[in-house]
Amino acid sequence: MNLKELSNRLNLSQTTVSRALNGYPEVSAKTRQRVVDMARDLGYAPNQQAQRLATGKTMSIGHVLPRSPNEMLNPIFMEFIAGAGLTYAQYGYDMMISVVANDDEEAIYREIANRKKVDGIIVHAPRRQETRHKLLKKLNIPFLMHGRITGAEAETSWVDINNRRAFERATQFLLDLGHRRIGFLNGNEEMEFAIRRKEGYINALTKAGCEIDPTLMHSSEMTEPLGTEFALNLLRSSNPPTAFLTSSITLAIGAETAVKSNGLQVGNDVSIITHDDVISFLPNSGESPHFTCIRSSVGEAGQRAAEILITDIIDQESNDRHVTHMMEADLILGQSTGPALQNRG
Amino acid sequence: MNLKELSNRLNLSQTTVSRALNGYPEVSAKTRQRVVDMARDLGYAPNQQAQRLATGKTMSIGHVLPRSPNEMLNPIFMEFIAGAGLTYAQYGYDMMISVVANDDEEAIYREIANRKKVDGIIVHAPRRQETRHKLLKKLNIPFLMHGRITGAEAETSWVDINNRRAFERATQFLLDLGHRRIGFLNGNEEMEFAIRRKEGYINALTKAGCEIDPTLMHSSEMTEPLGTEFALNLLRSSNPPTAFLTSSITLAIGAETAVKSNGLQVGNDVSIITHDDVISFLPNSGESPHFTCIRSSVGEAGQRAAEILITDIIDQESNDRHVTHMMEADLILGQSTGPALQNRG
DNA sequence: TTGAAAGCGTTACCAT
DNA sequence: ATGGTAACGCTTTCAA
Repeated sequence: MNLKELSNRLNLSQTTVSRALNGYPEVSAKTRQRVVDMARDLGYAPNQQAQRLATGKTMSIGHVLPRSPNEMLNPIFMEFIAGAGLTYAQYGYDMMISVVANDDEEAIYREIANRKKVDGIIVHAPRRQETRHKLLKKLNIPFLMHGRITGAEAETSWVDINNRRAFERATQFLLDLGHRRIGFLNGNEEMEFAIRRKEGYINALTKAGCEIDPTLMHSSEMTEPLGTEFALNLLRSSNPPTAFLTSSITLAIGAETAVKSNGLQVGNDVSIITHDDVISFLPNSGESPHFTCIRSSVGEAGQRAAEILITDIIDQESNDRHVTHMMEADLILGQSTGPALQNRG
Repeated sequence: MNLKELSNRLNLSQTTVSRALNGYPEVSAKTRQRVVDMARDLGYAPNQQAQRLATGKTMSIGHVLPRSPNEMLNPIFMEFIAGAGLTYAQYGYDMMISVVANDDEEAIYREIANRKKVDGIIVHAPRRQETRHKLLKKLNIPFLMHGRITGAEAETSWVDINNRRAFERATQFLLDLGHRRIGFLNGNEEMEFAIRRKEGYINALTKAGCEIDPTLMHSSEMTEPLGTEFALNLLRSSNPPTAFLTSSITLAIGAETAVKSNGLQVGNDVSIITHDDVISFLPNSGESPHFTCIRSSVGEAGQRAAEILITDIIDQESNDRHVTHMMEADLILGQSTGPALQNRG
C-alpha cells in the first residue's frame, strides 16, 4: 500500500492525501477525516526511504561505538543510548549505531556525512587528544559531544557532568571524616572525564594541605577485578589508605572485595565512596544505598543530549550557536563510609 | 557532490558512472579507473536515501530494545549488538536500534515493517509467552530470534545456546564433586533461556537421584545485590547448600560476597559455578579464571546471528527455509569450585 | 561499451 | 480546498 494506491481509493490526489496525513491546515476537516480513516483501515504508512529522499531529512541520529579488541565495552555507553533512544522515540527519530574498529573511526564519520546517513551525530568519550570534533565541523554535520573537550569548550555543543567538582566534593567528604590517605581508583586517564576527576581529587587534597601521594592513585579500565587488584596492592603497602574513591561502581565492588579479603570492614575500617552512573544492572539504590556515592544518571545525560541535538537540528539558524549542559552530581550518603580510625596501618 | 555533477565532470552519463562505481562488468577498465579516481578526488559517495529508494533495500537491520521502568537494562544485549554490529560493518549493513516502552513493542514492529525501515529484524529475549514471531511473519519481514521458542523451534530462524545441556553439565560437575545441595540462582523465569536452564539443573539432579528442593531455587533479575541476598538467605537456612549454580557473572559475584560475609571460603567451603556470557567489562578469563563457568560468548552469538539473517535476506529464495544455529557452552575450570565438605551445616 | 529515460514513493511548488 | 507536476538522487531497463 503506497500513496498512489491510497489516493486512488479515495478519489483524491496524492498531494491532498499527503497534506491531510501530514497535518497541513489547508485540508478540509471532512476530507482529512476520510483520509485518516482510510489510511488506518488499509494500514498505510509512508515509505521512510521515499520520505527521506523527498524531504532531505533522515530523521535519525548516529552513534559510533569504537571497539578495539583489547578494550572493554563500556556499559556507560549502553545506558546512555538507552536514554537517548527514549528521546528519539518521542521526537520520531531513529537511532543508528555503527560498531567499528578503533582505527576506522574517522572513515566511518566521513562515510556517514558524505552519504547523508543521519541528520546528526553524538560523539562519545572524548579523549585527551581529541580530533573528531574538528573532522565533524569540516564535514559540516550537526553533532554533540558527550563530555567536554578541554580547551574547546566553546566550540561544540556538549552534555557533561561536573566531574571535577563532584570528585572534589567526594574527596572533601572523606577528608571531613578524618581520612588523610585516600586511594583513588580512576578510569583510563587518556579520557577527558578521568582527567577532570583526578583534578578534583587533587584539588581537595591540596586545599586541605594534604600531601599528594602518587602511589595512592591508579588509572585503568573500570572493571571489578582491576579494582580488587589495585585496592589489594594499596592495602598491603606499608602505609595503606583508610579510604577509597573510585570512578565506577564496578571498581567499588572490586575494592570492597579487597577490603573484606583483608579482614577489614567497609564503612568501619575502610571507607569507600564511588561515582555512580546509575547503571541499571548495578543498582546502588534505596534509603541508604550500599555505597556512599556521587551520583549522576548517564541515562538522563543521554536524554538531554538527544533533546539538545534534535533541537539544534530543527532550528537550523543556530548554526554556530552551541548549547552546553552541565549536570551536577549529588552526594548520596550510603553505608560504605565512616570516620577514619586513628593509628591504623 | 552527487551523481549528476560527477558524471558532468567526467563527460559520461550517470548510467555509466553508476555502473563503474558499482562494479558492473560492462564498463571498460579505462573508464572505470577514470570514474573511480574522480569520485575519490571529489569525495563523491552515493546518497544513501536515494540508493535505498531506487533499490528497495535499506541495507540495515533493526533491533528493538524494550525498556520498562522497573526492569533492568540487559548487559547481554549490548554485548550481542556489539558482535552483530561487527558483522553488519563487514557486509555494509547499518544497525538501527529502537528503544521502546514494553507495551509499545508491537506497534514498533508494525511501523518498522509498514514503513520499510529495515530489511530484517533481530528479536531478543524470547519469553515463555512469545508472540512477536507470529506478528513478524504476518508482517512478512525477515527476522531471526536470539533464542529458541519452545514449541516453535522449526518456525523461525534462531541462534541459541544449548542452555539445558550446559546447565545439566554444570550441575553434574558439582554432583561429581560430591555436592548434594546446590543453590540455583536463575534469571527471570518468564524468559525462555531461564526455563531451559532450570530444566538442565533439575535433569541432572533427577538423574543423580537427588531430591529437588524448591527452596534452593531462586529466580530474579540478574543483579549483584540480588545474588547476595538470595545466597545469604540460603546460607543462613537450617540446611544450607554447599554449592551455587548461577545464571550470570553478576549473580556469581553477589553469591561470592554472601559466602565470604558468612566467613566461608569460595572453592573451599562453598563452590560456585556460573554461566559466563563473556561480558567484556566482567572479565573472567586467564589460565584459571576466577569462577568455574559454562562459557558461551554472546558477542559471538551476535555475529553469527547477523550473518545468518543477512544471508537469509540476500537469498530471498529461502523464503520458508529457516536456519538455526545452536552454540554449545564450554565448561571451564576455575578457582571457585572444589570437592564438597562432609558434615557441614 | 555507453546513454536516455523510466521508476522508486514521497514532498512541495505552482496553479486553479 | 484540491490537483498536476517537478524534484529528491539514485538504479535499471531498453536502445543503440
